[in-house]
Amino acid sequence: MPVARPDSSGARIIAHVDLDCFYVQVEQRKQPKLRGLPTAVVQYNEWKGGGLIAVGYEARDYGVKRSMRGDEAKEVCPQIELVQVPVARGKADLSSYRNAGSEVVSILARKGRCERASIDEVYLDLTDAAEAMLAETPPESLDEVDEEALKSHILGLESKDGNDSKATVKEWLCRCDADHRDKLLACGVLIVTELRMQVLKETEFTCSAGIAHNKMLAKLASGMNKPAQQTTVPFSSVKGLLDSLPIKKMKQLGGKLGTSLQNELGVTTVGDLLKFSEDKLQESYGFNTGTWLWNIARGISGEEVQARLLPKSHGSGKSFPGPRALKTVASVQHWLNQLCEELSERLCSDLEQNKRIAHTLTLHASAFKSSDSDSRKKFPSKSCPLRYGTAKIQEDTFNLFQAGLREFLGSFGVKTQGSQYSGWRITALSVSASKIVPVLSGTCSIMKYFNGPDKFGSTSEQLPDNFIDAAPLSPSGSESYSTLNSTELQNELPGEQVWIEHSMADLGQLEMKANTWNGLDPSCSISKQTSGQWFHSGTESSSSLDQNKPQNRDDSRMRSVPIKSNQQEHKKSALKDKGASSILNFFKSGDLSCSSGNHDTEHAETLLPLGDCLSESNKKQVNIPKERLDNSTGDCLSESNQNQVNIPKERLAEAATTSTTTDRCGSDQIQQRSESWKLRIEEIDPSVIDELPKEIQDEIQAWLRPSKRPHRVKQGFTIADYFSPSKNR
DNA sequence: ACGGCTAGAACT
DNA sequence: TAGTTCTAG
Repeated sequence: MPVARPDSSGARIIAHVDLDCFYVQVEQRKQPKLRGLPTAVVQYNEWKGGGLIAVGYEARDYGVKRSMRGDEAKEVCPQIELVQVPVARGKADLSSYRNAGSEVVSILARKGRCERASIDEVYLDLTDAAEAMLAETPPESLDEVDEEALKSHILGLESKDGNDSKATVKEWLCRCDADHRDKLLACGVLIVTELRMQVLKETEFTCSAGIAHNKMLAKLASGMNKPAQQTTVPFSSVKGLLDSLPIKKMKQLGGKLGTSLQNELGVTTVGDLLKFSEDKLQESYGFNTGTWLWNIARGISGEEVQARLLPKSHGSGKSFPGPRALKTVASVQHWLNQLCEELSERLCSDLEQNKRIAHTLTLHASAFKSSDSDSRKKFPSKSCPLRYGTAKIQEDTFNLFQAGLREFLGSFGVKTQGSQYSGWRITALSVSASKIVPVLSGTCSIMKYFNGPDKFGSTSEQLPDNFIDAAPLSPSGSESYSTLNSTELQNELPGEQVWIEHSMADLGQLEMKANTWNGLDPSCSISKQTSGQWFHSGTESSSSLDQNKPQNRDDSRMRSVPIKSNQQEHKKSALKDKGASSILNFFKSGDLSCSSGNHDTEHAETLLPLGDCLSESNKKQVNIPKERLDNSTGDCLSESNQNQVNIPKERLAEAATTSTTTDRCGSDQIQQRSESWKLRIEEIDPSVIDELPKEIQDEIQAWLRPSKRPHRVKQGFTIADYFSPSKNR
């Protein structure tokens, strides 16, 4: 039975857990012979031995630092073992680290609310567990305390320097005259000890941890004693800690803001901030930041541990420094395709494993123009609704790039939206997917309205005119892509040759081979089938988001958001949202009959959002070599691919004729398209949503407002808030 | 003209 | 919303 939290106290117990030189540990687990040896993980070995991205502690003893090149590391430590980051599609592939991180998260999440802060860091809210322990088996009642727990560091306790700190620690942990906060903290220390031991046992990874009354302090503490140690910050030590803490050590103050505090206000330690009134800080840095600064100076941070085990976005990027900058559209397209492949694969996994769908696709690039050298303009980021399917993501991304390039060149007054000869250079590309929302438990019902072929459907072969035209490779392609016909490069069968022809200069042949498959995209058609499979089974078993309760919590929060007043607005945004487009279709068809509780499989089959790939492979009768399937499926294809979902032929035909998707990335719609949209908009009666069953309404809202969440309001202002979660949630 | 890659959040 | 900027590891 959950222990009620005494109102008087309200103290929270928060832990920050940080894997020690994580990538190195992952590699050492892979290759146990590396254990104990000075080791570093390096990427891109060609240039000066590659860049270090993680350095083991043995190597640190030799003075090896992150952000040395491999060669430098060898100089300082000749015997260092340099392990290369896995490479896939010509770029670093961090998936093994991500997966290893997930292993750890799943263990840490057992004892309380868990927030995955990064690939190797986690926050835990252990308040309830600590309260429970204090009520049932308080430390003071223990005869023996685990050895490991006795190695903990208690900030402010190290008075008897060095001398059998274990005895001191035990005494502190078991003090019966401690105040409630310290007793809770002691429980937290024991719990975290257990968790860390469990992590070690199950994953072979060591980690360090900080235990305190809020996130900020826990984070500070976790870094104080590494590796494989833990530190706690009793209330009584907070002031001493902050008073002398260099301002730049504080999270969020390591950058420009911290520098500004030093330079403008003469602040060198966090304690120095106490000299300034809240008004003054607000005046200098704005209302929110000012208050935040005022609070952290006092160790106040009401920030809650968010229940989130999964990342909020996925991205894949690569830089092309200096001489390797990309100069041709073709080479850009090649790399974008690689990045999109990786992204798509990860999206597939996420969909399968976590039942989540991303809604927004964003392209970032860095560029310069050689002509007016260094008058460096920003290459604009572009985003659009995300459609599943590797080929679609590739197309959309490429179109985003072209829109960005045109804008970029325009900013220089370049008229000829030229391809390779306007002197631009691309120095970095990245593609990311965001607004990832769970497919809700009841979503099987809404999925019925996704006539797959409509929404995701319409392969690019069928409806190429839907796209901003590329016209990229033709040197004469001046004057915008808006109207010209569409040669979708990678979908033209000989497209590859075209591509090769233009990119020989830039790329090695090996790299090009990879592109051959793009048009066919076998991996995704497979994963689609599995995904479809999931939806299918979801229909029957009406959901168990096993993965994690946290997600469910979020869901319920999201679903409970009152939406009435904004409904009109939602409709509009719906029109821009790919998810919504199929909903519209549903409305259009007026097929309300199966709105709820209709669990027949036939319906389920028709709605795979991934129908496109199915249809694609269906239609083209692609024969995929077995090996290809095997290696491409890996993580996407899990339990059951034998029960493939077969879309009836009629559906496919329907798909081909249904007007397509979404308002794409802004610009240059083909006339016809926008007309067809207008039509649809007018056809929709906004009140229709109101007539749907409640559950469906909720689901629709979740689709329409994927990112909406009650957001960070203000933090605590009073000392009372020191320990308590912010009142605003 | 180098650190590369990834992620989250605030703000406009 | 879309896009930018900052931050961190």
